[in-house]
Amino acid sequence: MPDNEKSARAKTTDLSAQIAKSIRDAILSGDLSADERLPSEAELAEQFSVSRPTVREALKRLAAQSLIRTERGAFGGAFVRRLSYKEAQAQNVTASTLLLTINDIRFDVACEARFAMERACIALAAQRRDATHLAAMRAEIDRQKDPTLTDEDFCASDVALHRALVDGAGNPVLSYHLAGSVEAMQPLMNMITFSTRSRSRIVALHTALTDALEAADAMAAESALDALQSYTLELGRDALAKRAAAGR
Amino acid sequence: MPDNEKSARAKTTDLSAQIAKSIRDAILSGDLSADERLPSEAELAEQFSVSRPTVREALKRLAAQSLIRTERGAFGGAFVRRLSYKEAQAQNVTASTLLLTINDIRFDVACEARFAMERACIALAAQRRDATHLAAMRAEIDRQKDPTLTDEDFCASDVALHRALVDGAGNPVLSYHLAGSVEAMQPLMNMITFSTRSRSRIVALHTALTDALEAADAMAAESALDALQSYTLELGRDALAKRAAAGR
DNA sequence: GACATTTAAATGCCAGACAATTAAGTGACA
DNA sequence: TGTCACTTAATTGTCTGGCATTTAAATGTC
Repeated sequence: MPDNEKSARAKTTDLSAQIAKSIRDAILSGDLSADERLPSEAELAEQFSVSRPTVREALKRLAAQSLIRTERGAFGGAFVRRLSYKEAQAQNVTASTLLLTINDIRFDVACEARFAMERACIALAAQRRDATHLAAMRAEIDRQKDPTLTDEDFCASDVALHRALVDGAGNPVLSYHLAGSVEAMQPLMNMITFSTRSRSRIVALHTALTDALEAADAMAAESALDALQSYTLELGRDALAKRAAAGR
Repeated sequence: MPDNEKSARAKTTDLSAQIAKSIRDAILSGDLSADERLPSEAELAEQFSVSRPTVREALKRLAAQSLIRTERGAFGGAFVRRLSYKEAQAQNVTASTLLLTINDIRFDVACEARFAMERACIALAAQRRDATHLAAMRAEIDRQKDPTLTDEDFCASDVALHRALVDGAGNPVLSYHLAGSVEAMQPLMNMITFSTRSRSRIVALHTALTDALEAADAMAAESALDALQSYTLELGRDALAKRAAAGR
């Protein structure tokens, strides 16, 4: 009697997966709202006619998706989690990174996607960026001038600059989506070794970009971004060629 | 002795979370590669000095993130999962939708983000779209002309058209990122009731957009998109006003 | 009234067992 | 020799029952 509408060929999914889905749907549909407490594990076990370990597996699944949080002690339990932008961005970043690394995406494809999306917010950033964003960008540029910086740190600073740019658009949804795109590039960028010459070239382009934003000159900012894209692609090609020459 | 480097105030995370993290890191770092089999639950339990239920909770966490899949039977077990674009997109969509609904984002903010990102791939789509994409877009336009379509179906068709546009850019990474942005708008769009007049207006704009892409005219496509954005915003404002007038 | 103590309700974790599933091995029979 | 049924072993899925730990509230004590 428990399996009513799965007559077709439901592949007999795990009970814990079914229960997780059931609760997830309740959250998504709004039947359970943020910070609301779920029944205790024992109660859920009874409701779904399964054992407590099975319920626990289901709850862990939901916890892994940041849909719930659990607290111990009396009056503890599982609570529907209010997903913050920050956490959502972090998750987006890991998911995007995973996709890019596990499917070994070509550098130029990822690069094209990233710059295309960044171009999407340049006009808005030119209008709306405030002193904080500009200062953050300039601070990163200063860091990038430090010749003792490792390539990895240089890369990280590059990412930070671009994230400041994205935030300058003043649209949190846009920031959320772009964070994944920008950060996920970092592992790929880390293939590149930055010479002194290429670093100063990048710093110059970053400066031009920041100046353009400060001047609210969207056109200039866009061409700086274009130049940055072609140069990044060039560096990527070189790195790839060097790798190939070195015998994989 | 088990808590060495968590001296600070590690909030004593769950064992299952720690184990999940440990395995996740191994996957992310490439120590475990796609389709590789993890040790059995019993072996993992021994390795980590925990019980099997605890290991299982950890594995369910990973399964919830699509990092592993499990098979039953002899020579079954947990396998590192090769994340496909399709699945990744689906996850991205649910995550984005959740973020937008749970934090009740303002319509105009989400709308701005979506159109900004879509504008990012218009130039590429104008260059690279092939007959398939154009046909898909025209098919959706035809559907949208059907007056018996419910508002929800009209909305779904709108989303389908835009996804075809995005795919026309021929960059899977871009498609991945934009899928979340475009689809997550659907619940918000469903607030809107489409009059006959607004439907025909939208169809006209969609047609102009598709024509421009077919003619590889990026400029024209961009202005069609701009017009679509302002009209969508207008409809959103109306819907919101009507709601407010109806007493919430 | 403030502080210490107890208590109850949860989650966290474990041990051991049995059921279900699946691929590989084994053997009988044509 | 080849094929089909059967057995076997490994592994995940699930259950039962229990103990440890944590936490807030209730209770008691000074």
